[in-house]
Amino acid sequence: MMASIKDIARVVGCSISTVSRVINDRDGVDPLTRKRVQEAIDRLDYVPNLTAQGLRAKRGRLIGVAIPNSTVGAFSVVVQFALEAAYSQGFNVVLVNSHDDPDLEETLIKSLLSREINGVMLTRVSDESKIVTKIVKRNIPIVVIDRAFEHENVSNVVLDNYKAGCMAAEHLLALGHRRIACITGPLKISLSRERLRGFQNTLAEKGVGLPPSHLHEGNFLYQTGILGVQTLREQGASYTALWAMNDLMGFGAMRALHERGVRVPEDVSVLGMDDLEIAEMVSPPLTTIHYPIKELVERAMELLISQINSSEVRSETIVLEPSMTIRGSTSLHPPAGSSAGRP
Amino acid sequence: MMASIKDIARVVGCSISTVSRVINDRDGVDPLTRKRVQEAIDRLDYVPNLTAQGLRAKRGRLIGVAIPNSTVGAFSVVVQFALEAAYSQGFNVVLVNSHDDPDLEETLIKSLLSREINGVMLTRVSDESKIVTKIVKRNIPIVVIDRAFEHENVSNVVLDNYKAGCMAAEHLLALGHRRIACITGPLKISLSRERLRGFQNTLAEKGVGLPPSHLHEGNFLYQTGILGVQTLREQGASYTALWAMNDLMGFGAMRALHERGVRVPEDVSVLGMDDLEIAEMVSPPLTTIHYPIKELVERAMELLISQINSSEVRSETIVLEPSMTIRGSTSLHPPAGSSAGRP
DNA sequence: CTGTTAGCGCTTTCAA
DNA sequence: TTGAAAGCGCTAACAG
Repeated sequence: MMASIKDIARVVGCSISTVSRVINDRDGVDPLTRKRVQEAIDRLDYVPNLTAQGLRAKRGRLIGVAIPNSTVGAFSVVVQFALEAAYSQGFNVVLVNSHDDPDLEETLIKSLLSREINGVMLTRVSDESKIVTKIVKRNIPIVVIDRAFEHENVSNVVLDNYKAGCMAAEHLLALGHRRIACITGPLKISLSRERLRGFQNTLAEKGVGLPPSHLHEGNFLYQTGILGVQTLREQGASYTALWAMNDLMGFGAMRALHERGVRVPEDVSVLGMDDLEIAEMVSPPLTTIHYPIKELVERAMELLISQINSSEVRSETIVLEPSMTIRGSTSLHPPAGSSAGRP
Repeated sequence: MMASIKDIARVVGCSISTVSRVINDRDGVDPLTRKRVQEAIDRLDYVPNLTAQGLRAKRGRLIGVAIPNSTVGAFSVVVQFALEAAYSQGFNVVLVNSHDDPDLEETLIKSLLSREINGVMLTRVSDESKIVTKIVKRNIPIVVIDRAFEHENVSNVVLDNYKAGCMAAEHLLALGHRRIACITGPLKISLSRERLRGFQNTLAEKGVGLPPSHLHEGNFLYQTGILGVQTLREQGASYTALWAMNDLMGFGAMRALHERGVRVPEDVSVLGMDDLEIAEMVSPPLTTIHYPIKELVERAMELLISQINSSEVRSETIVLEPSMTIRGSTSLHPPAGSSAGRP
């Protein structure tokens, strides 16, 4: 069986309060006593029971993290960074996976609440999420990442998606492209609309249009990248550059183009977004807009833990900037040895 | 504040024991009383505090999961499957990330032990891991996946790696290849040695050799795939087919070959292993040996939870079979319109 | 500087 | 069928 605070007290011949003081590094303990307690702790291999601490002192040092889907795409790394950031501050992470299903999300987060959770990091909550209110009512700090969530007691760490759209357009324009297409994310999600707005506005500034025939609404999955290229073709689009609003769709687009005999980037430049680890492993390596997920998660955890430590829930919003990662899937147009690519 | 069992008791006008009985679905409660308690529970939005339950009854319904690295490669999906399997049985998951560092692993798993963890799923523990003993001593069931761990109180769910090696060889031989190279995983890991053994033996049966010049020891990362192709070349290897012991190295190899102007699969067939989601997203899509991670994790969780429920720790070993997933990166040799590829 | 005491929210005998 | 009481391991006043 596992040694408890009592065992230490008994062995040392002191009270459990003294042991507790040593464990929690509080002063007001005779150095000698402290030393003897320490020794006993080491000898008996004692580890304080966080469950009991949590129950008593409301600080179980546990953070709940909810992610939509950890398999593929940008969010697979959230877990890793969250674990690290939390652990470095002495917190463990309980993870739930909501599959973008609001009902499941609710059930799962409830299961978190039944523990002495000190804080919650939410990814992509559905806008109408009722559960947030319940968490707030318990006075537990919440940080939402990736999607802004307006609430007086909820903090946000998000990307400047409008700017991402602008950067995508700037990159393509700078390379000389004028006939440009785009595979978007679901347009019911504000982040897709923001990206599109930035993209369109920047193109428009240079007098470049983005007609409906050059747009395809995808769902951020690989398959819609493939489908997108097909659809664009059926819509009669003619373009020398394509922006897919995430890397997965970018991969799909590259694949579809490849199969049609269209060369990337010689005939069509493909630009992605996210900068997944595998973006540099495909051929050609994907030029993409870097989504600073690591920083996003780290900032979110910082925010969360600072609120936990000061035991005051705030509403703070941090906006992070995207950046360009230029690789091999985009190039100048017309190309050096010009040969009018026309998918 | 959050409603407790006391609040329910007060509202209903009964004792907390009665409420407890209702919560835990025990009989010996008057139907009427039960109904009134239920109503109060619903009305006050009461959720039993698992922390307290765990403290008192030693069943916090929490499972600790340790993975080496959740970012990239086959193990990024472990998390997802583990969450699902655990949740379906009413358990939450606390996750730690050991980065293949035995010391960190130990610290992290200790942090798990300080909670009322009911079971532990370990991935790739270092063979000399001291921590396992400590967990066992606390009578907590352990399941190790991916790497066998011999211990009378530890269960294992592993892949038949020898067979994977055989299958790789069979596939390549069946396609007509005779000059074959291999980029292995670290050979200090038994799983790499097993795969290699199966591969070599099967080749040998057909009189095909695998000389040192046709071998490169990688570390399962993308970069060693690239490096592997370079090294093989420096070693003067001439081959028409290459097995990389995981997909990541396979991607690297394809990339390096591509940059050398060697066509895959026309000149060289490349075979991977793992069957990552992205294996079908690269060009050409990677033929690979499917590593049934989902099943692996599900079986592991089953084993774990059944041991938890029966509160007896056992040592059981489950061996899973690999299978082939044939895509576009391997083809017949000599090819239809033969043209002697020689990287 | 140290010990005593009263719980945190819950389950579990043991009586009634 | 129900309740009282003890206690899981720990912290936090409050005394000494």
